[in-house]
Amino acid sequence: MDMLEETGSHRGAGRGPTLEDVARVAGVSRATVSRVVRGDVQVHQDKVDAVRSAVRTLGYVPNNAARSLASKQTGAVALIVPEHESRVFTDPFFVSAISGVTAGLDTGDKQLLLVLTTPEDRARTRRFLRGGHADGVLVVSHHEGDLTEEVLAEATVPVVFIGRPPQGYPAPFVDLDNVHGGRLAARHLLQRGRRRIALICGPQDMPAAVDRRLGVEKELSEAGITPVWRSFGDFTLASGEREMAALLDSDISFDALFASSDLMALGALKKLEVQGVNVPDDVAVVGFDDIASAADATIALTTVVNPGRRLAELGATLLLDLLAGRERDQSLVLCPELAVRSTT
Amino acid sequence: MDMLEETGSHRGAGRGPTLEDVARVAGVSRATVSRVVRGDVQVHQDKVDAVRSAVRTLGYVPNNAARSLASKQTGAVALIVPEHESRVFTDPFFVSAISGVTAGLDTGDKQLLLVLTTPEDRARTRRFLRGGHADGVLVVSHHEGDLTEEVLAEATVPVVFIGRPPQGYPAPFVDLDNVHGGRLAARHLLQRGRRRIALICGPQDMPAAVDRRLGVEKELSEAGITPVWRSFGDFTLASGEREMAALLDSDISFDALFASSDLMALGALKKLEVQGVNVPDDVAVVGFDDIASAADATIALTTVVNPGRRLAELGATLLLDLLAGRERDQSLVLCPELAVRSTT
DNA sequence: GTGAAAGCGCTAACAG
DNA sequence: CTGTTAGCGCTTTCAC
Repeated sequence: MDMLEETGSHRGAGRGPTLEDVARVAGVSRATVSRVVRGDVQVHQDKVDAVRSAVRTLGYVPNNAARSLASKQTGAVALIVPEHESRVFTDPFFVSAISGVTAGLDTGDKQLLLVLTTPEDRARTRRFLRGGHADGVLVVSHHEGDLTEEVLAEATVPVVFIGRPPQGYPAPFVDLDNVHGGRLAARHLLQRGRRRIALICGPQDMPAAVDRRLGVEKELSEAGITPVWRSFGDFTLASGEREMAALLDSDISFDALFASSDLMALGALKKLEVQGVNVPDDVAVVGFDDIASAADATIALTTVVNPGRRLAELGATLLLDLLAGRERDQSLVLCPELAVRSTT
Repeated sequence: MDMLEETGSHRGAGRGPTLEDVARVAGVSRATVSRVVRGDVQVHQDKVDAVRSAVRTLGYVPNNAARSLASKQTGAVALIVPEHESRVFTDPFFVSAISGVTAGLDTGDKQLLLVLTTPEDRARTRRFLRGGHADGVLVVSHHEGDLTEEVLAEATVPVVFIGRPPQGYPAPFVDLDNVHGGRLAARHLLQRGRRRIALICGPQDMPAAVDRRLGVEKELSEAGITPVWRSFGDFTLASGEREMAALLDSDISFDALFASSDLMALGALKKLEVQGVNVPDDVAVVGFDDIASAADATIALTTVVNPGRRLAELGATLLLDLLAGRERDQSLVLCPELAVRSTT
């Protein structure tokens, strides 16, 4: 706890005129001022004007704490990201997600609270969920065990997942059909005549990574094919590079690679280039996500399009609807498409 | 999938046991519970234990709103970034800044509020400053006019700038000596025997960009040299590419480039490569910031090191000290160094 | 429509 | 050291 000794002119939040002051100046009751300020309709125009004018001359600003204490609402929704900040700001997916949420929130008048917690720091997340800091919560990039069922059960506000939570979690979500995405990638590789296919998968404690792998493997096995290699990265560029190095070292012969994220695909591509492997002639590469640099002319990565921004926006809308008590379909799943470019 | 029906079970923040409940169960007064919860030292161990146990069995969590209403403190500090989100998450400098602030805040127990406002949206920023949402404010990437003197004067909490604010603003700040940084870059280029030097500067409504330009120009002019070209980007990769294209188009002969940010340097480098210009033989390039990819082996950009993370951390510490009423030197300015790599 | 009154849950003097 | 006593500023029934 910080011992805050009030520094002269800076007296924390407790500044300025209060509702009471406005009421006095406007010659009405506090209740009326409150109604006007919040936009309650049931007020005579005269009084509305009086209040508005008083608010202006006094420079009145509502006190948030008082407001939420009385109303039991915070006016904010939180985006919880159980991920190290180095990754959050490094992976374009999060950028899309944050920007999508921002967009989705535009509708309502909720403030966005960005909560970065490391996957390890579950206590903090848990405390947050129970602390009543927000009226609703969005969770993105969920790892197995980050938010267990019991933690969720404790939550005092609605929680919406961006990206499906692990098995049977009692929470609504928006997601991409990652299994189908995996299938699309595999099918494309097969159509290109590739048969010796290597897989660099994502972290298997994340549903999206599992689903992508499952999709690819199913599609391949239905064609009677088994991947010649399978390893696991953590969705980062570095891990893609590392796993490709390992694959190259292994001397296993392969003519195609499916990487579970564009970043890993890019890392792998980098390694391949250094080794003088020709893409797509020697090795075809398919990524997943369609981050901005994937479309870059000098890269032109074939990839499964993950509309992260859209997804996040839908998630935010879902949450807002839930908060407003609006009826609507709960979870929803988008169908991915393949962007064919020059690495295949 | 459970139908998270209505708002019924989710009554916002106002759930659960209160201080009062804990007091009753523990058999003490509310004040005592409050003391224990906040870690006030003046309490008998017996009671402390009783309270702790009651807290646990009840699952008590303090109500934030009530707490800040009573204490006039929010327990949060805000990082205001008057920048479009697309840039925030795209420019490594912000990543460093955010991560630095996070680190600096670790000391106190303040929550970080990330406030992204577009430079245009000053009303929002202003409202925020007056709304008492945070106990203190950090501002990074300030543009001329974002926070005018009068807006600042209205602020009800201490404000610390990361990066010096424009002329004579009445606020403490932490900054890098950008003028000196500019000088270092110019001096280095001169030492390398370059004389036909081109400049791609940053946005001149940002003090850092102005200072860098001033530093370079001063150093050059003291050597009796005038830049052969001078244009302005917005610190982004795209703008570096664009300005280099313009320079190349102009047919002006140059043997060196100083770019006011690494991102712009990288953009320029890209363009130079496409045009088959040899770096550093034909053209030497110096950037500014030392972002991670600058040190990358395939790039190895010579650049002025901008310890953004450190700076932000110091800024956060400064703010914390201010809030705690701790005496300390106000603003501080770090001295930059040059990282010589292979583009010069 | 509008005002009066009763808290929301907590902190912070102030006695004791 | 601990309990009592006042509010913090606002929303929200509930009568009028």
